[in-house]
Amino acid sequence: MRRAKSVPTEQELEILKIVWRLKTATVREVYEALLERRRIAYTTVMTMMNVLERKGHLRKQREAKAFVYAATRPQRQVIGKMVREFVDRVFNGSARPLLVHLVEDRKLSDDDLRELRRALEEAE
Amino acid sequence: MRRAKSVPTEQELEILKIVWRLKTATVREVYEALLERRRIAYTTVMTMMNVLERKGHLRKQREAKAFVYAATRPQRQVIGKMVREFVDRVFNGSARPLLVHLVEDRKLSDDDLRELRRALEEAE
DNA sequence: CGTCTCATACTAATTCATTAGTACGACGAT
DNA sequence: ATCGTCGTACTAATGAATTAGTATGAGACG
Repeated sequence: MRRAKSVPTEQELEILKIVWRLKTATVREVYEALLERRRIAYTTVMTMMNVLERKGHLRKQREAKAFVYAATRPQRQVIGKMVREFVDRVFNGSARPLLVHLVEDRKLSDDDLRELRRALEEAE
Repeated sequence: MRRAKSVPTEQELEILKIVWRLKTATVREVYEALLERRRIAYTTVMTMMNVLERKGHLRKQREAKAFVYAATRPQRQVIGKMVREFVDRVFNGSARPLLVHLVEDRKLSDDDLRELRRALEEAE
């Protein structure tokens, strides 16, 4: 079989990011936000948000006319789990080779490097 | 629609890792390696390897009785692309928050931190 | 030669991800 | 009171990922 992903899929994450940013949001609000990036149907967004609710990522509450959705888990917890899953899947659980990739592939700006050094000193 | 993933899927990656490790491999060899981890049918492995060939990740060459497969792209190139895709999708292209996650969530051993400092000094 | 083994090609079934359409109820404006 | 708007629920279509079964052919070997 194929078990449903424990981490949000690409489209699910896109919606989650919007809800995290807005704190709470209706389907319409998410729909409007998504429209700025690409063409999508209102009902598609609603379907996705219902899926997210079924998966436990969102909860909804009737308010006035429409349901208002909110994230059930904080952003850093969900993203953290995604990072862990990625490290497990791609690097067999070892974060070091991921770091090597990040540092060597010039994906880090000077700012990033400074921030990293700061975090490193703090970690000691 | 749903375009085929540009980066290998979970099961595809598992097979790719085995081929990278063995340099070249037949379906049977990959099958045997996978069996050590989980139950899977020989034909399933063959299907996956044919998919990987169609997607350009593997190429096969008749040799004696069976086809011998080899990876078309080096491991670090493929993994690098996966890292980039992940950073784009989850962190909007910015590697820094990923680093913060890695450093703060204690996913890094002391060894990792030493290695990281070394790489940082080198990057200057 | 007939049978067994192993390999490939083709086909199929299932499930999930993604996108959207249809039916219908509530409500405000005309 | 009817019509248009907005919202939900339900249904559906498509395609990709995953898993495996069936048909079939080539070689090995008694």
